[in-house]
Amino acid sequence: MTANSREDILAAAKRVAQAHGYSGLNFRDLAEEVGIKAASIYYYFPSKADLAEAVARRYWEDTAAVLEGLLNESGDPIRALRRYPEIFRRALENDNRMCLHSFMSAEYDDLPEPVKKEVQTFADVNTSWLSKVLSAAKVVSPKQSQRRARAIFAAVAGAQLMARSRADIALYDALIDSYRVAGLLPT
Amino acid sequence: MTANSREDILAAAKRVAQAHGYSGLNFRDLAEEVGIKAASIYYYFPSKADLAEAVARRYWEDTAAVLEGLLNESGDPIRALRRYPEIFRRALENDNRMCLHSFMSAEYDDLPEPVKKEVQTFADVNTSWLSKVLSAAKVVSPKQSQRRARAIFAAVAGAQLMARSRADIALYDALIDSYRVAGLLPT
DNA sequence: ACCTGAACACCGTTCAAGT
DNA sequence: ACCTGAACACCGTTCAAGT
Repeated sequence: MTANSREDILAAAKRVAQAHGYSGLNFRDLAEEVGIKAASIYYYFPSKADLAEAVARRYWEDTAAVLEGLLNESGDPIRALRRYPEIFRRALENDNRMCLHSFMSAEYDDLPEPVKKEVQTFADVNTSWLSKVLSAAKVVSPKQSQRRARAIFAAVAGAQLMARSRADIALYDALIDSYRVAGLLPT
Repeated sequence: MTANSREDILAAAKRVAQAHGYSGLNFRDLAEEVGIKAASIYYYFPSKADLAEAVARRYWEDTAAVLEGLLNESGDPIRALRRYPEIFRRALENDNRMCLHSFMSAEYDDLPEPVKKEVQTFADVNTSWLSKVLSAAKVVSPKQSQRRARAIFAAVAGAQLMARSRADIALYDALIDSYRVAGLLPT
């Protein structure tokens, strides 16, 4: 057991933020979970804004790694594309949590500027990957891949949000399936 | 100018909740906007949960009226369907606000039970209307209309959320257009 | 380097009192 | 009927100070 407060704080903050958002992130509860005092968090992160920025950056970095892994292990782009919704499903499986990007998009007005920036990067990472894979799989023309990538990202996030509002993973699966039937996602 | 504190509170709370969510709703700021003191709000609403419940109920009631109006003035179902995304666009036009349902779906874990119930009714109102109109317009078979209705609702909400995260209405329009190109929405 | 006590600011809520 | 000042209990945030 290697104690590492900074990493522990980051991991706990990520979990909290995916369930309660930026506004629901609080240092006392966070500290208790990590086993230190609330004030100690300020040793690692000068402010709540800095913590949230670090969490949001780590979040897209982790997602970028997952996406690359998905593409590699799937072998071909179309199979990777089919499995993309699994990533958002996993958050719901994790006690009905949701994508940090989605939660923080709702909280846009109350987000410090640096946090907004990292949140946008998460969207960029996702849409760039989708665009690349859509193009490689020849699902749409290279010219259309960026637009379709954004549509898929937005729609999948919306499905996750709606499923969360009923704590119903089966609804998420049904929505993704409907996207496939309608032609938004490849079958 | 008919003074009506209860209605003023409800209207102000709706605006605040569409920008900052349930957690961002606070009685002191709300009271200031209405021109009364925080304690006075308790004369009309016994608790924050009661206020939020009333706001969420009023929200779906208003939306139900807008949807009926849209169907009536459009003349035929397919035209009404094409104009459905305008409703979510209007929130963005209103200082980058968003659908109360979407925001509160993100806040699911922190919502009092009666508020959750009203939030779900908003989704029901939307998907029922969409289902009815999709079926009438023969866009999909009656058997598929409920599933497609949910998919459209989730996707449009997702588009609004993503556009809000960049304060970019043009992105919203592009996403809706992509949904049409992909076949999720009728052209 | 790492952590904390204690103060500060704020929020939902209550209630006795005012008009 | 409608509104308010003042207070309460609580909690997130901050910083000067400890080891």
